[in-house]
Amino acid sequence: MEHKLYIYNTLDRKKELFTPLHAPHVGMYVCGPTVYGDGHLGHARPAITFDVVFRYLMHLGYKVRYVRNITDVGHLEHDADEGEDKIAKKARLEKLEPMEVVQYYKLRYQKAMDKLNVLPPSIEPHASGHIIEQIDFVKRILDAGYGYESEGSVYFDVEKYNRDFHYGKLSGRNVEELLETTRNLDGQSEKRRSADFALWKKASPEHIMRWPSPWSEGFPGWHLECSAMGTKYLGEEFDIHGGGMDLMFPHHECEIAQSVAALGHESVHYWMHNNMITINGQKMGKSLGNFITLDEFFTGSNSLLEQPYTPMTIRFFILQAHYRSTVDFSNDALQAAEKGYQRLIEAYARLQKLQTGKQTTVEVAGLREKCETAMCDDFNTPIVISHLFEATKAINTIHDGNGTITEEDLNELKEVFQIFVEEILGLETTSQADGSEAYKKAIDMLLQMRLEAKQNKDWATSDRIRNELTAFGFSVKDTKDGFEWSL
RNA sequence: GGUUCCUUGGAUGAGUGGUUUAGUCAGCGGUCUGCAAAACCGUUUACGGCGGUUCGAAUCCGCCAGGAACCUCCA
Repeated sequence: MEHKLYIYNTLDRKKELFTPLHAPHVGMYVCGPTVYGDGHLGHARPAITFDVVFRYLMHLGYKVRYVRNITDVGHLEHDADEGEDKIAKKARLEKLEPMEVVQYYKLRYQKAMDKLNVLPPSIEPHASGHIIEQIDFVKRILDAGYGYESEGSVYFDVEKYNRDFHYGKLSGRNVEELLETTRNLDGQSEKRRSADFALWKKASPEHIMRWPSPWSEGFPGWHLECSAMGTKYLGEEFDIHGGGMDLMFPHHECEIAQSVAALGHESVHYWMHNNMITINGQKMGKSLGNFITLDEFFTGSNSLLEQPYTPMTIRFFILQAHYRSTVDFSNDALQAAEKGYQRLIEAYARLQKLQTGKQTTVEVAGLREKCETAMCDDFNTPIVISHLFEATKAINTIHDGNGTITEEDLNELKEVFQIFVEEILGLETTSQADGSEAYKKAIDMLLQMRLEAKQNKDWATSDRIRNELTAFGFSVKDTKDGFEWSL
């Protein structure tokens, strides 16, 4: 690879040179949603972040297998001991088969992702479709001596594991203290210590989702699915594992422990975590109930929203911040993103129609390299966008007739925009307003008539055409010797 | 209480041991234009507080203040 990619690895909190295990193949696993409710803005963050990672790795020439799971079982409502499975609870409340709930929300999630122009992953496995692999994983952990059975359930022995390895290495947690403080709390529990976590849970009589296993009829623990499915599709060792920062502990910490216990070594080389989206300075999430669903953004149907926002505005808004920074939601910020995105997209359209000249009088050299460098620096999309805006200025200058560009430079500029705006950032450049050719020609004809009226200084006719088109929702802009329009 | 991290101009949001600026939005002034819109040019010169290291720090270190995430499910 020509460009050296650096990725911030949560394991050592540093940017590291990315070296794939089996180039040109790259394996990437990202924690997907639990499908028991509609996706909200917070869910768009990892989806878009890792979509760009996926796209950029492919741009660099890697053959990427991208696995993003669907959690449809084993995610408990309260804690690992008691609570009710989230999917089962929703099913009970809505009087549905659990898999009906899963199907419904999964399709809605996928539809929202499609609108956000998030590419489908290579594999989107369901936890419920991998019970056998999960049972097998539990067996391996038991065989290695890091689990114990208790009343039909199986738990991971954190204390024992921590004697041989380091539980807490990812999140920096001090397990000795954690174990100390919790030692005498549980006399009643099936677990030896509260720090232990469930690998397999025996189903209570009313529990609907259950599978046979050597220990009991029951269901797998939440952390297990990612270990089992990651191993199945990406191998015992793979390159990248991503997810939200809120999953770092305990979820990812437990995944590491499970892999080391079962396989004898760690699986993941680069841990990547996207930061949270906040609202009024606090995390937007299910628990606080302060979330706005993606559909609400698209339709504007939420009292916190002053207007609807298009999927591309949301995508641009998220990409304008670095993935490891928090982003605070506000109408002002989204409106600013909307305008900025429009500006970029208009420049993209103008770029396609630019005339060439004998020399290049604007600064366009080095744009490709600058964008590559920014992406290679831990996927710095805000910097890429700022470079694209500099090029936007150049495009507008030429468009206004205050500069020229050679054919060679123009072709380069077009290619760089195509690659970075469309392929890598995944921003759509054609508006949905694009209709049939006949429709476009009709609008062009009207505006041609307006142009003639203008030339005859017939301002009344000219303004009437513009005003009526504006009333239908069109935007008409005069240029040096013609016009532009959009819906 | 523990762990991890953050604090930048009117808003948002990058970046960095030193010369020239992030970028976007908003504002102001100007150019262009029949008008409007768009565009372009100029402009407001910021890095929580206090110390330290250094020839030099907003950037490194320490302390303080404020905030966040995680420690229970959460992207």
